[in-house]
Amino acid sequence: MTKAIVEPLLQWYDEGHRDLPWRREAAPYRVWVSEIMLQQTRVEAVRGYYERWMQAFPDVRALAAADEAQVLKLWEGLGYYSRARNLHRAAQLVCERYGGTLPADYEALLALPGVGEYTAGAVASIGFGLRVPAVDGNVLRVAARLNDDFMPITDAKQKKRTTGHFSEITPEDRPGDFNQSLMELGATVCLPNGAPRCGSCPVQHLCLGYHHGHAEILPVRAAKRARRIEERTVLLVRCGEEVGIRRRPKTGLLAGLWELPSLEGKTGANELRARLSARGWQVEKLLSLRGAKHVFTHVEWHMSGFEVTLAEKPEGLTFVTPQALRESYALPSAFRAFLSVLEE
DNA sequence: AAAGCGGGGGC
DNA sequence: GCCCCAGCTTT
Repeated sequence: MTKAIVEPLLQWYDEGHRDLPWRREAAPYRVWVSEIMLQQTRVEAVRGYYERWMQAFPDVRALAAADEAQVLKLWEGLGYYSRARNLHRAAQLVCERYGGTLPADYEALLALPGVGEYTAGAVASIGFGLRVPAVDGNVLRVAARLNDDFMPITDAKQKKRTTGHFSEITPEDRPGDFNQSLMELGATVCLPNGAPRCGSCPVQHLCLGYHHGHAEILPVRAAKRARRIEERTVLLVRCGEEVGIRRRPKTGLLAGLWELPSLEGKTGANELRARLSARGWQVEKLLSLRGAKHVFTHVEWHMSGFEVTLAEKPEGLTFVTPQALRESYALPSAFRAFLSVLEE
């Protein structure tokens, strides 16, 4: 990695970059929140969530004092929900350990839950002006092309190497802007999927991958794992004006969020009626709903659905009005398709 | 080192 | 359909 890329990238960044809410004012808390939200998540998906979050929790203390239910509700639909729990827990730790102010120290930031090497580097450099690299997926891709490097960027070892290279050339005076210029380049010019815009690149003249005609085929990634398929029968349980929901287990997929109750496997109307009766549920009405598919990273849910109207509320379900469900309970996107019935 | 962990937008 | 995103944690 050559230090010659620093000045062209900084100049290119100064000439114009995306106007992002968290760039308006680089307070460490704002940088931190944005970086957690941006983990494995596109900028456009984050914008709205970020604005709502800052309205609700303008500083570390406000976040630390919040209920977890409110935190998860504000995160609803953004995915990777452990990020929200860790952010909440970390805010409380920051209040206990540092009096409510984030520490201006890479190692101390790294020790917070949910903060890994990338996020610690981003907050340290952008929020505090410390001279540390911040190597994310964009930067790994940019580096692979600059160096004409065919080592898989998905390897932990490769990320270590790249981080080491950048730690040597990160400028003392503008580390945050330099790190952001690399990510900006990856997000707007050095694009993935064989679609780099080398003609618009400020460091094309320094790019070995471009020079060798490899920009389109780099970077190399490890093969993805296969996804398993789970069949489920989802129930929209209604009793009077209310809907029956339940809390998911504290660990695993969608941990601690609310869900519509469901049964393993695809179940026909007759079998479902029998199984619900065996539970002691008094089914007044059973309507088949349009099925839905939801794709997670490592599993697909293939869901069939039934609207089940009951005469009385059974044990084990929490009954809430549709309005309360919308306003106060964090329900993952996977179940959204089955709620359209409630809008009548 | 590998697997678990969401959701969506672009092609 | 497939790709992959301003990754982290646990096993």
